[in-house]
Amino acid sequence: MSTVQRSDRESISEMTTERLSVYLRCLESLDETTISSRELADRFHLNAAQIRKDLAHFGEFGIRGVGYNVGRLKEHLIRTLGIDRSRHALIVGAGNLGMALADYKGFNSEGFRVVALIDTDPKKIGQASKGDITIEAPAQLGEIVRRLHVEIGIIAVGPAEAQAVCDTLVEAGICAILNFAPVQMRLRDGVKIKSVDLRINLESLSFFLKNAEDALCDTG
Amino acid sequence: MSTVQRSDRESISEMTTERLSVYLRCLESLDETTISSRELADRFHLNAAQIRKDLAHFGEFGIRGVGYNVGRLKEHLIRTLGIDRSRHALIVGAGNLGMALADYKGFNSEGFRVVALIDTDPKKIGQASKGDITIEAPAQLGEIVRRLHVEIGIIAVGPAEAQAVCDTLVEAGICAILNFAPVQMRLRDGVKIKSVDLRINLESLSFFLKNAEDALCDTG
DNA sequence: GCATGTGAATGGATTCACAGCT
DNA sequence: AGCTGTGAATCCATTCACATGC
Repeated sequence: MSTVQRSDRESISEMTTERLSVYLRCLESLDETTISSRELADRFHLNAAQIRKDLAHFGEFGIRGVGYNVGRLKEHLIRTLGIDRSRHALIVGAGNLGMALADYKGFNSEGFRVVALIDTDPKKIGQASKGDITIEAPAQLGEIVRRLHVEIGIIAVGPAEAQAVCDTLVEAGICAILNFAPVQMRLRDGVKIKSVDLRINLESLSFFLKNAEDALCDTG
Repeated sequence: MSTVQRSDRESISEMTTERLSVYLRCLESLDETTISSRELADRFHLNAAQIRKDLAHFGEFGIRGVGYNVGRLKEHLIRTLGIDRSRHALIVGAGNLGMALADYKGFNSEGFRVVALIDTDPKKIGQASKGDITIEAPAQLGEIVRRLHVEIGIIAVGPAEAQAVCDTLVEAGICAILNFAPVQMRLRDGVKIKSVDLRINLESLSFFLKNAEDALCDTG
């Protein structure tokens, strides 16, 4: 076989994985049939050597002296990332954020689909999002996961409930979780949690602003 | 002076900065007046040596043989992160995501406040979010930034418009940007961009799921 | 005695630079 | 000639381990 998964799967780092996703996106916006690592890097503010190294983890996909075949590489990345088939997600927490995510286009394309919304609030249960996903009670969670083949759990509840929701999701057999609650999650092996922490991001920006101010004061 | 900013400000890495934010959050949920790096690490799944090293960048804040004074350390982190005063943010894009963010509690506490919403859609202009922030036209952007002292720009538009919005924000004098659009932003120096990329996060989870499946097949 | 602060050691990730192929 | 794939070199981050101070 030519496209062997050569290195141990475990050895691919998170950083590399995330860049594969970036590369795929970049390739999708290209018209040409072939591109070199250098040109890809130049156009999208990436690093050519890193592109080559990242891709080389999974086999030899380029042609020396020429570059990469765009279509073939896209196909390959799609398979590698496991998005060659649709994956179902469920959102817990039908507040502002949960509802927005349920209807967010990025979530409902490219092989991902939000198939259910869960909330504890009895007033919300039975209502539906704009995209017509009905809000269900937490008691339904396990059954929904099984019936609709949910693979990804999205936590969009407040910090107080987040850990409990996480535990419930894992209990129900979910082992890939996207967490929006600003908490330090307890991690379990066999379960992957990616956290999107707006507070950390904002505070990081604030730190940058503060240092810019201070630098200005010092020199001024 | 005792609490000198000892190392060059530029030398603090992004990773360290983000952890400062985590430490602050952890400290906020504590009752005791004193805590050791070890105990902080144990409780919140962190690393004790790393906590000490991160904190040591900014001076000597602990007491040997005792640990850190929680209140004092919180104060210090708040000042270091520059959130000892309120910072104003403006959101561009009043779609599902933008509106949800405008009303998101995490954005409107702890020293951050969304003070304006911008959208190109004439039908939306003049309307207000639940939290009562009026949607304004893009033409107003520069004036709003100046009048309301906006320091942070939040990009919640689609991928096609994101780079243009980013350029406009920088033009208006914003140098801290939180980007939600799934694009590779062109970066300029003096401007800090943090991107929250849901697609990358989802694809990363998918990659994990796919490998878990494959591993199962191999051994099964 | 106990926990900080910190050099030294380790471990990863990025970048360089070139051999090898088209 | 040109570009990939990759060992070697470099850079950065984390962890160890202990001297220092309470």
